[in-house]
Amino acid sequence: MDKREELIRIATALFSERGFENTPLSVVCEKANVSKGLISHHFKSKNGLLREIFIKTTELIIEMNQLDQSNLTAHEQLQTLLESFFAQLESDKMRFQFNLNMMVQPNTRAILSDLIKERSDFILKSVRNIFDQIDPNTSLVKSHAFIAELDGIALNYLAVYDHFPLRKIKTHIITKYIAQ
Amino acid sequence: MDKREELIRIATALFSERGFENTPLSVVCEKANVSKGLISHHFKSKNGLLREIFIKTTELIIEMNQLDQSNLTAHEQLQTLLESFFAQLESDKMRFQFNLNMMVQPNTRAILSDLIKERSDFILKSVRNIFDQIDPNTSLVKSHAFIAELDGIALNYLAVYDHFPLRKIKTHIITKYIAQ
Amino acid sequence: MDKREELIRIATALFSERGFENTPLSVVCEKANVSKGLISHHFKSKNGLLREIFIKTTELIIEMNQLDQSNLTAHEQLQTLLESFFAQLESDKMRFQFNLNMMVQPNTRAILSDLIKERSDFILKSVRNIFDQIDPNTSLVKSHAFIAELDGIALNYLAVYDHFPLRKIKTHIITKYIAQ
Amino acid sequence: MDKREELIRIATALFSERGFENTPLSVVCEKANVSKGLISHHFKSKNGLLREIFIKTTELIIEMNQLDQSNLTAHEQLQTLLESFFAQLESDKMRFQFNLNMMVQPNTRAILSDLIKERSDFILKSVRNIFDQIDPNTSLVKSHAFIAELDGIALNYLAVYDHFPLRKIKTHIITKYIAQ
DNA sequence: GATGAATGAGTATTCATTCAT
DNA sequence: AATGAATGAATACTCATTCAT
Repeated sequence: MDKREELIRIATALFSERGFENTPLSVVCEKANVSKGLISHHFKSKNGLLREIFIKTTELIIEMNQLDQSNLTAHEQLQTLLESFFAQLESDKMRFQFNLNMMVQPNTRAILSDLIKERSDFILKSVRNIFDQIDPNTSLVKSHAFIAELDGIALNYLAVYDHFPLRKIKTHIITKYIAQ
Repeated sequence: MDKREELIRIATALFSERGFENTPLSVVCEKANVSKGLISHHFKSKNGLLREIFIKTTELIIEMNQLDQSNLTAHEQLQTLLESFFAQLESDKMRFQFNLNMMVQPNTRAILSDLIKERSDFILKSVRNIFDQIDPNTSLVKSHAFIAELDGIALNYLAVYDHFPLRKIKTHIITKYIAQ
Repeated sequence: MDKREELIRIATALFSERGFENTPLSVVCEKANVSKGLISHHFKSKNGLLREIFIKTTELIIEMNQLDQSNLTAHEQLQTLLESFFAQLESDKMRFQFNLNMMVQPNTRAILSDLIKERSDFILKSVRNIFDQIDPNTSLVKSHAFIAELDGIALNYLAVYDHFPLRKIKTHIITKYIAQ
Repeated sequence: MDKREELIRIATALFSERGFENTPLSVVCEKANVSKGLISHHFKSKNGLLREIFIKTTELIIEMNQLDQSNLTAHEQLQTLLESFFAQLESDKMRFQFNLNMMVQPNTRAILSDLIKERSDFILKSVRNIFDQIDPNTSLVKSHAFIAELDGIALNYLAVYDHFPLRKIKTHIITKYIAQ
């Protein structure tokens, strides 16, 4: 059993549920059944642990986007992307919650600022690759609007409305972008 | 000089910039030039101060939405709403930052849960009033999509991209909804 | 009962006996019957407490040197100074121990560097005032030699030899300087 | 490359510069490019390492004092001793700093108490051997005064005055003892 | 001889809150 | 209404030491 991986796994869950600042390392250690010193040993500090988690999540995101889709049309790629987004949003709420927390909270945003920039640049580039195939002149704005729309959906689903109609929104959005 | 109002003003700014948990009351007091005891006296606790601020902000939002627009068409109302949203987003970043923080952070969301529900229900109702005039059958989903889109824009503008093309997005969005 | 003064009194004793780094604030607070938070409140930090103590000690030293001795000859002034030094060395070992600790230990020396400079400059100036009356050409070296000699005696008495013959040394030194 | 010797060398330097308590073994290991376990293996504990260093230094001191000087007069021996002291004080500040630290700091003094006694007794005996040749009746006091004077000079040179006039003090002291 | 993961006690510091004045 | 001394629980972090390999 790798305690380092275990710590990352448990800390991710706790930081998502409770927020970074509201999660003492003592709780992380308790849940992971390790001593406090081990976090120092592996991650240097609480901030170090946070950065490690964020990096791992970015790697996951990049990995998922590296499927070869060169045989699909732009609209098919958009559809694939949307299906994947909504599927994950439902199945891995925790990670979306984590990402929202970290980017919105001033403190964590500062700790992660370079990593956030890296990741969001990658995402923009990926989405823009698709919109470029439709119309290079409008791709920047459309990419930003697209990303913002999905982020807003995640935000409202996870943090605002108890009865957010996610499935209907999914249909609505997909229809909109396919028919485009 | 009303120290109570002064405290609310300063605390709002600080909670926005630094986050709630990362803003000790000592800093609030220092900036407001008052003693620690005074916060207890006026707001009972730090949570009490936070709720007070959130309530004030909700009142502001409600006030702004109570302009009589019965003489406008639905699409004109949408346009007015969007213009107002983008104008405020640029001129009062702080308050948007504050709202995002409070809703995303698990801890503050818990403290404010009833107030968040109240406010977001009000917003949904207001927007839905407009979309009902276009098509009652789709108004719920469209309202949610509309709100999510704006929230996502605020999120990306304030917390993700340094060079978010806000003005172009504004044009893009308004065009989209007006032409609808 | 002034808890602030009490804290300074007790911390001085403990830092002398155990050294600064080897004296946890928990022990200071326990002995003083106050909470840990009170040290933060009054002195900001452990370093702040240390500086406060050092400053108070410097004030004591300066006070003692401000007796008017203009009616005494230089050699009489030296004798007075030596008598006073040996008397205090015996009666207030603690404070000498404290001063030695703080100046020799790299860590505390760094924390107090400005204050140490201030104090040692004052002492040099005071001693040199006397030696100037004997011979201005040699006063700098003689003052330094004089101060070093006394510091060395304190060091050997307090930190090296269990059976240091302090009284005989006193007679020896006084004879030497008077006969000069 | 003998890692044991390397560790002693590096630890001596670090304990001198930073003080014993303020030098974590982690720093020693890092500088020496060895693992933490190795210190335990070689020296059992941090205190063990300290004692080892102190013992080595004492051996150095004893060695230097065992030159045969039976053909010199007492005053010549004193002069030799003083020349050697001042030369070393300038060339090996670090070791003097180390010795001062260890003897003044209550914690290290306790750890080394037997070794300190041994060494200082040896030094007293050595110096007294010389003063005995001048006058056995006063040799004890004069030896103590002599040692204290040199310690005081080291203390003031290393830990008090930035611009301590070491060379002039040297001339002053040597003149004093030779002319005696 | 040598490594490095793991421990756990220890420590300074932070901070919301209370309360006498 | 307003102050500020005082509390005490909470928290991140340090660090010597142990031990399996």
